[in-house]
Amino acid sequence: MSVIKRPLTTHELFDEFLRSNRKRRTVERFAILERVGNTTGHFSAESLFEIMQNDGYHVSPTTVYSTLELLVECGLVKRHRFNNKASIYERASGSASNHHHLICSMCGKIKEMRDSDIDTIIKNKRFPAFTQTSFALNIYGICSTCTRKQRREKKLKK
Amino acid sequence: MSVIKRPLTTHELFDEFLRSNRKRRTVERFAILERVGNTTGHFSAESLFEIMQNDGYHVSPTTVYSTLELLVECGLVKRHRFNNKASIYERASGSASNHHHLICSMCGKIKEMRDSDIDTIIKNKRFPAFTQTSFALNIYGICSTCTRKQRREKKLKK
DNA sequence: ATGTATGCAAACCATTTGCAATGAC
DNA sequence: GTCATTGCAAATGGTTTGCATACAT
Repeated sequence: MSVIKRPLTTHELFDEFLRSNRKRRTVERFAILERVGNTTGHFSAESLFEIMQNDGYHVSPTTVYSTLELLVECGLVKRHRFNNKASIYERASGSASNHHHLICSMCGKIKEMRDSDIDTIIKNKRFPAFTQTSFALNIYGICSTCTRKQRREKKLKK
Repeated sequence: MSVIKRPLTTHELFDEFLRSNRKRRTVERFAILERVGNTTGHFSAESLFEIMQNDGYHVSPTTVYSTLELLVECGLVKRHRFNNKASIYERASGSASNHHHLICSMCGKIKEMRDSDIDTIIKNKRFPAFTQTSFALNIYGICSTCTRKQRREKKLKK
C-alpha cells in the first residue's frame, strides 16, 4: 500500500467529482476536459467547441456548455463575465498562481496581474455568515495604448 | 464671485459630462438619472424601466439602456455581471463607501461588504502601462443558509 | 438648419430547453 | 432495464440595431 501522495491529475479530480455527485463519466466530458487542459489563456464556449471540431472530435455545443458548467462547479475552470456578452473561461491552475484582471474601459483589452499582498489580505478575511471559497478581482482603467489615443484626440479638439 | 466649493450634484456632474462630450441634455436622460438617484440597492435595466412607468413617465427601454450606458461611462453608475443573464446596476455613491460583493455559489444571493484595508491596498497599487480608475471585488463562497442546507442533505445521504 | 436622440419593432446571439435516441450504470 | 446524457432544433430573453420622427443645438 502506497503512502506516497502526489497531487491528483485534473482527470482524476473530475472523475472523483463526477463519481461522488452520481454523475456519469462519459467520453465527451473527458474529451472536453482534455482540450481545456491544453488551453493557455481565456477561451469562450464557442472557441472551445471549435477546438474540438478542429480536432475532429464531434460534440454538440450543448454538451460543451453543460460540461463547462460541471468544470466550473468542481473548481477546475473559472468563469468570467467581463463586458462582452459571451462568458469567458480559463483553467483554474493551482491556487498558488491565482491572478487578477486589468480591464481597459476603452478598448476592452484584458491583462493578467498577480499580487501576493492582495491575495493574502483577501484570503485571510473572515466574513459573518459566509464561507469564502474564491474571489475575483477586476481592476478597471485605461491601458497605455488608449491613454496615448486619448491624448492625441484631445490635441485635435483644441 | 463665490469661492466656496461644494461637491457637484449628480445632475451637475451628468450635465457637465454630456456637455463636454457633445451629447444632448435631453429630458429623458435627466428623468432617468433622477430615478436612479432614488434607488438604494441593485437594480436591473428592466426594473428601472418599470419604475419609470409606475411614475407615469414614458421612456422606451432603448433609452433606458442607452442612458445607463452613459451613466456608467461617466462613473455615476456601476454595472455588474454576476451570474444571471441580466446586468445589475447600482448607484456609484461617493468613493468613500466603495463596497464589494459576497456571492453565494449555491443560491446566488449577493451581500455587500466593506473593507477599508482591502480598498487601500488595491487603490494604492500601481501597474505598468495601466492607469487604474476603479475595481470590483467579488468574493464567492457559501452563505450560512446554504451551508445548513448542505449539512442536512449530507445527513440524508448517509 | 443640422444631425443626434427617441421609440417602436425587428434582429441578434449566447445560452437554455424540449425531446427522441443513445449509452453509462 | 433504468434513467442521465447527448445532440439536434427550436425557444428564450436581455440587449442592440434600423429607421422614421422628434427635438436639442
